[in-house]
Amino acid sequence: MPPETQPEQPRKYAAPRGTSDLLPEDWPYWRYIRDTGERVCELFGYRRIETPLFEDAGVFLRTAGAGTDVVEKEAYIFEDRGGDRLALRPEGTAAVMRAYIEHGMSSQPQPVRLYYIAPNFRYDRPQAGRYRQHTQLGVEAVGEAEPLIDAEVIDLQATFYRRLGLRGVTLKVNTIGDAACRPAYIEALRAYYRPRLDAVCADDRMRFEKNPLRLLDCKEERCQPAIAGAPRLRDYLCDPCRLHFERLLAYLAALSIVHTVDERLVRGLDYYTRSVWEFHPAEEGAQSSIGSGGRYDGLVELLGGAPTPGVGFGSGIERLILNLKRQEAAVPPALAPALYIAHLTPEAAIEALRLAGAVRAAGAEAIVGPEGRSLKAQLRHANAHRARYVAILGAREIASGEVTLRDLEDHSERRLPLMDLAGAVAPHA
RNA sequence: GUGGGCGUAGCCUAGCGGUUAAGGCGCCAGGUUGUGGCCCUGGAGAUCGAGGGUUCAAAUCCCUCCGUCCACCCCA
Repeated sequence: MPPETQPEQPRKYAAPRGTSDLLPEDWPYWRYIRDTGERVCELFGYRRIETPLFEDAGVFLRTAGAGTDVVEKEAYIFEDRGGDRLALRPEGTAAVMRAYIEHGMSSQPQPVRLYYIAPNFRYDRPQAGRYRQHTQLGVEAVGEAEPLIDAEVIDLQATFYRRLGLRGVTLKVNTIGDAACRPAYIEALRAYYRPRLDAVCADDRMRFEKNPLRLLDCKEERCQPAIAGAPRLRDYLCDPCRLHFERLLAYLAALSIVHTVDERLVRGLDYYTRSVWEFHPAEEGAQSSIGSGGRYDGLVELLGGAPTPGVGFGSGIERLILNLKRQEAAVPPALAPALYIAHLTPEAAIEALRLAGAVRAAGAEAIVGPEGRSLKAQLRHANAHRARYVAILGAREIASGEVTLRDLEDHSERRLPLMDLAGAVAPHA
């Protein structure tokens, strides 16, 4: 006998914390950004790739490295029913490199130019511009080590923002060295901070252990003196890194890409090497970066592939929308239907469905009024839908095989044969 | 993970201890018999985020939780 179940009160569900529904009102922004992004990427010869929303957790755990919040504290990791340990994608690059290796892309002409628009998941505390699910446009150029490609990727990103019409976007660039020179610098930085740990903030003491490069980025007033006297990475760069950066800056200058060198700029993910950069919007908030990138020459190797250089960026779509709205940027508006078909009798309703099909086949949007509403209600409805035309089907029209076509813009009205309707409202090619 | 602000119908807001929670937008209907956008009238729609407590009495005070926003942190 089944246990007596209590009548459950229906619970109201909401989207999970830090996630949101993309509603029709916001779609024009999304479509604009996606279309623009896709076009710019294709103009630069980049090809679309999409990887699964989840991966073997190792793809991210092995690559991002210890001490990075994105993976260590923020990854959604779970076991599936088969016992596999999986992770919702917290960032795009490692997943794309996994695909690069898996599909033998190293045998394609190098560099392999790839882009994607895909959601990422991070268990953060949400605030404006920071969500547990956010979408990034990502670009990766894999298999080329020279700085010309770094400049190309930055150029692509700058072009993307320019085409979106974002004003006041600024670019900061830096180099963080590589495996040859960065360890010595980290050591020097730690040696410098070790006797000063009592004078700096608690966060810095944590950074000292986990992510020493971030010490340079601390905003605490009391930590500024320490930062000012700290050893500089540029004094520790190996010759290849120094040269790479100098050449990158020269290319950027040649392209007239306005930028500033910010020696405090570092990356949260450990696999970055040499070039790093960030784009910031005109109006800075707490979540200021709208897109950031860098070189990751060691990443493919970390995933078991042959040593392969790479460079790329990710840009947050939600933050771009935030800034487009702040700037009240014009985006292409949502399409309004060309035709609304009002019907007044059961026979007319059937004819309305047929007519709608014919109109759509001719390439114009058509929506059919709901059943049982007055003509006045349907006209109001059509107006609310911002339809251009209303076709009226009542007993009179059915009897004569005609339709009344009303133009909601100039208020004119005429009768025409049913079969002429599609041609009258469809865009003329 | 830390600190702070805020949570009243789909949306915006009033009410801030005392009878049936008010208004605007939106939605639906009507303003005669087949005609929109403005206007007028009516209607539906709220366990006042959830749970607990204080009080004769709570949307109004207190606590906890949840959500949201802001700052830190981190990052797109």
